[in-house]
Amino acid sequence: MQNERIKKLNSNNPLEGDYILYWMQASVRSEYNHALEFAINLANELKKPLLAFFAIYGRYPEANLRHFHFLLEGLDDTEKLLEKRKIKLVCRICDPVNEIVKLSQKACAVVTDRGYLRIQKEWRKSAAEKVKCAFYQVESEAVVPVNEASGKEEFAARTLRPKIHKKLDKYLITLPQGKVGASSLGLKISGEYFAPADFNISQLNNIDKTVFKSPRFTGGETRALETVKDFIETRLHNYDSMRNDPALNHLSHISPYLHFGQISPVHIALLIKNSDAPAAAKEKFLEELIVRRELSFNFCEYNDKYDSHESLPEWAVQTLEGRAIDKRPYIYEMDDFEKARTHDHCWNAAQLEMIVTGKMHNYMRMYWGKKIIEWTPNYKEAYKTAIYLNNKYSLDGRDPNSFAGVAWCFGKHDRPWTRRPVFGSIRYMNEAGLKRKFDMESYIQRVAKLCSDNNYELDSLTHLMEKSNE
DNA sequence: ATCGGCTCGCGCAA
DNA sequence: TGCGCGAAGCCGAT
Repeated sequence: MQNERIKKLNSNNPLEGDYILYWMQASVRSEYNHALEFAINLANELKKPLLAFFAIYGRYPEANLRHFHFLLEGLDDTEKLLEKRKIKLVCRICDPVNEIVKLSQKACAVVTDRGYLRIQKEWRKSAAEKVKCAFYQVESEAVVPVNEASGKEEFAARTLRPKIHKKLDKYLITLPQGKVGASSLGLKISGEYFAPADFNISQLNNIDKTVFKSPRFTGGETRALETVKDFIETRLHNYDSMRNDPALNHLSHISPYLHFGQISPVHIALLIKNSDAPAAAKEKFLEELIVRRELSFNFCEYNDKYDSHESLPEWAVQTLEGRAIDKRPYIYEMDDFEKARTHDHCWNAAQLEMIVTGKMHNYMRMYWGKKIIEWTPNYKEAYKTAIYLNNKYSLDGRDPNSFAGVAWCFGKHDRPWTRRPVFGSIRYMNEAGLKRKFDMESYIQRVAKLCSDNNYELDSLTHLMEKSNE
């Protein structure tokens, strides 16, 4: 494994103890998990068992019933797969840092994976300071380690792209599975820990339960790999020409699994590379999977304001501020947006697709965000609305990709275009463009069917149905 | 149907 | 210092 993935976050040495502790947080999987493999090697060197632990934190920002269902399905899957490798995975509802400190008292060393969001960085920093033994972070969510790709916030994809491409030979390689020496399955740990299968989601008292479990996506690394294989067999070959069409839904559908760390981007990229799809299709997908995704990691890593309008570049701020007094063609409140009650059937369909399935079509995400800017009194409020709704309903919300995606709608990583009201020189999109390029009636019908199949009813849905029956 | 211009700033070439 | 060019677009001219 490449040394650049590994970072020791404190200066302590490995101590005498009962086990190596793998604090699983960002990478909930048994395969292609660099942090897990590093931990296995360390455990074998010290001739100790490896204990894996996941903290179920009910107060995780904006996490709701939908997210916890997906997370727990993944944990259940991974626990069974780790068991085959003689590794015990236990969970507990708790504050992660306190619990890691407690579990580390009997550990030789702690190993964890890496995340780029504020809370993930704070947790690791705080835990590393408090534990007495060695604390390692291993970067397993990026193909090219983020600080290796670039040491600063990048301006756009074109500035990061060559830096990533130069390093792919080194980092886009297979990760062999280490053989576990000492089993941890019989390990007795004092305290109340449980296997994911024994967990009932109703034990999470204080979470938002108004967002129902996604009927479309089931979590877990097994499902993730099946999804990738299905994509390669049935949709990859013409991904480049069909991916943008909302009516076709010709997407990989892998982003929820990537967000929850249930599959590795390295694993996916290798499967894509080794497939026999046309080069153009592979290139488009790998560009999104690696360059665009890791641009969003770069964004969160180097811009602490990644979830706020304050992350925007100067030119975008100037142009948006300059249009503050422009009259908006429509004005909607949060509730109108949330319940998909706008005048625009395409927009409403996109919002409903996200509510009902937990994922919005990639192309519609851009249109959706652009229109929130256009129909909100000011861009700062629009920014909040877009982040709030996406984080609440999308399974791939609260992810660097989501934050970068919203920021893009406001000009981040993009370039200026013809000036116009409200938007200034931020790129504009309109309904005429959608209808010119795609069969939007077919998209609306697809979403209406999704809603009725899942017994999801709303005033705006009735309008959608009427519209699509015209 | 296709094409150029719009508009800004990064980064490479010179 | 100059210049090419960039995630997904729009619009008007041809």
